[in-house]
Amino acid sequence: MARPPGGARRRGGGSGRRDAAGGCEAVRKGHWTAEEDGVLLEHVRVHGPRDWSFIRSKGLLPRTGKSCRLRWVNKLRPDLKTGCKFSAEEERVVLELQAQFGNKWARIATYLPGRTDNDVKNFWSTRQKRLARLLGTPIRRRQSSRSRSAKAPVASSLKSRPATVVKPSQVPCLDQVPLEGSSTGVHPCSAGAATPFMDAHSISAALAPYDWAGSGLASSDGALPLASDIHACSSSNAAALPPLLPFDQPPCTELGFPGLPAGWNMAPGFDNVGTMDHLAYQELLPVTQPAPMMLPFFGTEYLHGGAKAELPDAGPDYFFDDLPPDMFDSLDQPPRPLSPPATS
DNA sequence: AACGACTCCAACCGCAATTTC
DNA sequence: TGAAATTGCGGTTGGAGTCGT
Repeated sequence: MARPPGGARRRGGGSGRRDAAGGCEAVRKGHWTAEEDGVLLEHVRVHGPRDWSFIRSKGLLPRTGKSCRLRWVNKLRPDLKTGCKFSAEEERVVLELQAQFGNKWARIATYLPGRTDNDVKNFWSTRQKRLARLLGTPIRRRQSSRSRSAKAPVASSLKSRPATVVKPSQVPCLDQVPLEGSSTGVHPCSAGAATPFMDAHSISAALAPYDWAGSGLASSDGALPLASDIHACSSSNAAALPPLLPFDQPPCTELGFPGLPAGWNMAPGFDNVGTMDHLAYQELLPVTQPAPMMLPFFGTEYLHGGAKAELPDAGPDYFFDDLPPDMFDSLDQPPRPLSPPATS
C-alpha cells in the first residue's frame, strides 16, 4: 500500500512550524520524500544509525532527530519486512509474547525479524479493534500518557506474569520457517522491498560501506538483553537478528493458559488484558495451535492437526463468519513440522 | 456511483531512560 | 554530580485504501 510521497501534513504540522528548541529553521513534518530518505541513508552510511540530531543541526534535513530516527527504524533499515501482512506464525508470536510481556512492543519486535515495534503495535491495535467489533464491545482506552502517573506501570496487567525466557537453543529461526507462498523458506517479502521510494537493493547499496556487524545496530534498534541469547542464524536479513521463539511449543504450557479465568464474563468490557488474550488465542487456535486445549467459549476440546474442530452444534457460527476470510486459509494446509534449528 | 465503515500504517507526541558534558 | 542532550518507547492520530451496502 504505497502512499504518494509528500503526503498530507499532520497535526498542525507543516513547514512553517518552528523548532521547539528555539531554532530558526522550519521543521518539516509529514511523509518523507525520496530525497529526504536519500539524505538520511547517506547519513547512516557515513555515521551509522546514530547522531540523529546531527542531521538537523548541520542543516542536512529540516527534520528533528527523533523524526529521522523513526524513519530509519521503521522504514529504511535494510532488514525490514515491509509491505506484507503478518503471517500466521508471526501472529501467534505476537499473541504469545504480548501475553508474556504485555505491551512491550519493542521487546516483542525483537522476536520478529523484519518487524518493528510500530508494526507490532499497529498489528495489535488493529486486532483489538477487530475483536472489539466482533464482540460488540468498545475498546477501553488507557489513560493518555499525559495524564497517567509518571510512576504508573506502563505494561498491561499481564506484566505481572513471570517472563519466561525462551531458550534459544530449543527454537527454530523464524526466517527458516517456510511461510505461505514460499516453498523455499524465504519469506515472500524481501527485506525492505516495499519502501516506497528506494528498493532494497538501493538501500543496501547505499549502506554497503558501513560496518553493520560492528555497528551495534542490534542495540540501536532497541535490542534488549535477551539479544545476547541470539543464536547464529543464516539469513538474508543480515544485520542483527533478534532472539527467537519456539514456534513448536504450545503457548498454553509456556504461559499457563487456563481454560477459563476466574470471573470470566462472556460480555467482557476488556477490563483486563487477560480477557483479550483468551479471545486472541481463540482466534488463532485453528491456525497454529498444535496442542489440545479447552476453549472457553465452547467448553469443548479442540484438537488441531487434522483441521478438525468439534464444536457444539449450537456453536456461534457468527463468530467465525465475521472473521477475515483468509484467517483459516492455513487450515487447508496444516503447518509443516518445524525442522530443528540449524546447529552451526 | 456514492457513501460509510473498516483497515492499514506512517508519523506524531510526551515521557522515561540513557548518555554526554 | 547535575543539567542538558539524545535516544528509545508506548500511545495516539488521521490520511488513504478497501470493502460492503
